Amino acid sequence: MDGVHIGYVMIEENDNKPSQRRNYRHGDLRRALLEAGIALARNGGPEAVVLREATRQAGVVPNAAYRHFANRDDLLRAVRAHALSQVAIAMETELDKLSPTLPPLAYAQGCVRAVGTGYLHYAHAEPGLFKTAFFFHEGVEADADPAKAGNSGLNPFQLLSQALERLAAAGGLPPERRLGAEYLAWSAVHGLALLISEGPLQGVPEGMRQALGQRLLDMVEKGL
Amino acid sequence: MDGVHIGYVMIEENDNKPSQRRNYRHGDLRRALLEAGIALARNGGPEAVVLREATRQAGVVPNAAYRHFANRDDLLRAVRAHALSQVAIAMETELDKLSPTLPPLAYAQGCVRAVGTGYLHYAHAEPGLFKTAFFFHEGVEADADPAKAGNSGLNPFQLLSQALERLAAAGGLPPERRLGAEYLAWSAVHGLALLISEGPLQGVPEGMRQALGQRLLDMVEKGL
DNA sequence: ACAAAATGTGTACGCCGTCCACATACAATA
DNA sequence: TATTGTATGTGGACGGCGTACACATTTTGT
Repeated sequence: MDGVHIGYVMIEENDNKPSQRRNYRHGDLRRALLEAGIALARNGGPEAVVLREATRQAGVVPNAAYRHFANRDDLLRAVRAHALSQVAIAMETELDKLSPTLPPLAYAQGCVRAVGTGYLHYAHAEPGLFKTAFFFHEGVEADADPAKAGNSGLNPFQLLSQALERLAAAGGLPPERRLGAEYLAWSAVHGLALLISEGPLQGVPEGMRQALGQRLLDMVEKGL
Repeated sequence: MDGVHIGYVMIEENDNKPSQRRNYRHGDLRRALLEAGIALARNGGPEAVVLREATRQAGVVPNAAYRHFANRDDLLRAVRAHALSQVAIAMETELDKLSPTLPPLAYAQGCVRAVGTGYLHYAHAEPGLFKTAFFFHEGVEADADPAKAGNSGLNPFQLLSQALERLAAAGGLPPERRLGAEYLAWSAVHGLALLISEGPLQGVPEGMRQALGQRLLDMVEKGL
């Protein structure tokens, strides 16, 4: 029953995602292409997401992609949105570990650290997607697109903003230093994330990596 | 006398770099290709340095490049080396502004700031080359290649190390925090450099950019 | 003067993104 | 239910890229 030759699109088994299809219509090509793109980005980073390969994995002719994405860049942006949302989720995972019974200042500081830790963790766990997420550094600040957000509905930048807001409210960040604090914190964490995910700190052992991350967050906390 | 048609390589004027040549042999192709590559990287970043375009600018057939560079990547690495050396020079320029009559601790702190300032300045002034310089984050730490160094013979990472060493010697950095300090400082400054050169801080006005840079360096100084 | 080594040329291959015309399936309507 | 329009996939083609192989030309070392 599998591998039957029907019409001129032969290959088949189940008409869904895994391998092939029997119909002229794919049924869920956009999703299939996106997932292929994500897989490509996952191991190989943004430059590895190549349109033709995605269509190959979806079992479809190259041009079919243009019914769902304007061009390669459009596909890449969709992959990026997914990666951003994953970063947000990684942050939220760390945030959820915090005990809400902490005193406000400690809690707020914990939030900032959690955001940073999630970021660093994701960069290490998924370097390809991480790189894709921040390939275009294109305004995520005021972007309400839920495709780029985590479960809270906030994207990574917004989660950082929220944490800093809380910190300011708890008195952990003097008002005159509140403006632009996002960019200082982001700079520091992003820089280390790059060194870890694609830089000279790639092979570094777990313990050392954690320690560096915490020292960096200390620095941010102290110096923000 | 110019534009003469000689043999089968017609175009001519002066047989040197600017435009074309009359000889079968180019004479200085490697340099010409490298300079073309640098120009391409300058406006367009690493992905803009395309082998065929470089050969076009050098007035030579594509394959000629392979007599001087193993492949496109090899050319890109040469461009990167040049960019790194420019970064080092930008740092040295800032270092030279320091008055050596300062007390040791202030001088050492000034050195660290100068290194960071030079880095940030270059990232803003030459975003394409800056991006190329750190496209491969590939061990520059123990690289004695003079092509990647500035006038002092030290590359950017080594200049940072030197500054931190001085800071530690002057008592501005406790010994237990000396190890890995390079990566913390580098992270912070590199992150901001990215946001400025290709990120959401691109269009930001001069004053704001300077201020952010100094605040970031404050943070590093305080929190290292 | 001549052979060997260095350097540039010509031609070709496979891969990529993308355009255009055409085929097929599905859905709304008559 | 038959028809027609629209969404979606196919086929073929183009130009650009990196690069391999064989060949031509110049320079250099004997």
